Amino acid sequence: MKPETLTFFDKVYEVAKQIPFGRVTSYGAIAKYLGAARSARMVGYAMNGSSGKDVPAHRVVNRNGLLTGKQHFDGTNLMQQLLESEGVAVKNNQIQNFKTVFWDPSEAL
DNA sequence: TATGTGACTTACC
DNA sequence: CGGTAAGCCACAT
Repeated sequence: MKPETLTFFDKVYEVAKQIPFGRVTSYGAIAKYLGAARSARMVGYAMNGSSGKDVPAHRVVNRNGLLTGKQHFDGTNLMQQLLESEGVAVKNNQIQNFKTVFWDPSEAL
């Protein structure tokens, strides 16, 4: 693992790991914090490779608080259940009170 | 080596 | 106010 291999991709993991319990954030927020506001897709793609890591991918959703990535989890409702387990209300793939549980890395970090 | 794809977001008709 | 296009960049084929 050479330092040159560290990319935007890896930085996403570092930020995602710092998401507090019971909070969520958006792909764009992470991307923006990393200085690549237009690379939100990469954040999502990074989550795709978060399997086996300590990255709480279920705490990362799209800008609308919609669980767009739930289909990448094993079950169909696994992502939602994980969030509800942390006290985050989710209904129909949509996080309730999203604005309330939203965690902005730009403010926290 | 080249082409296609994607867990998004913003900007423009 | 809505749909479409473009941009981002790493990874898979």
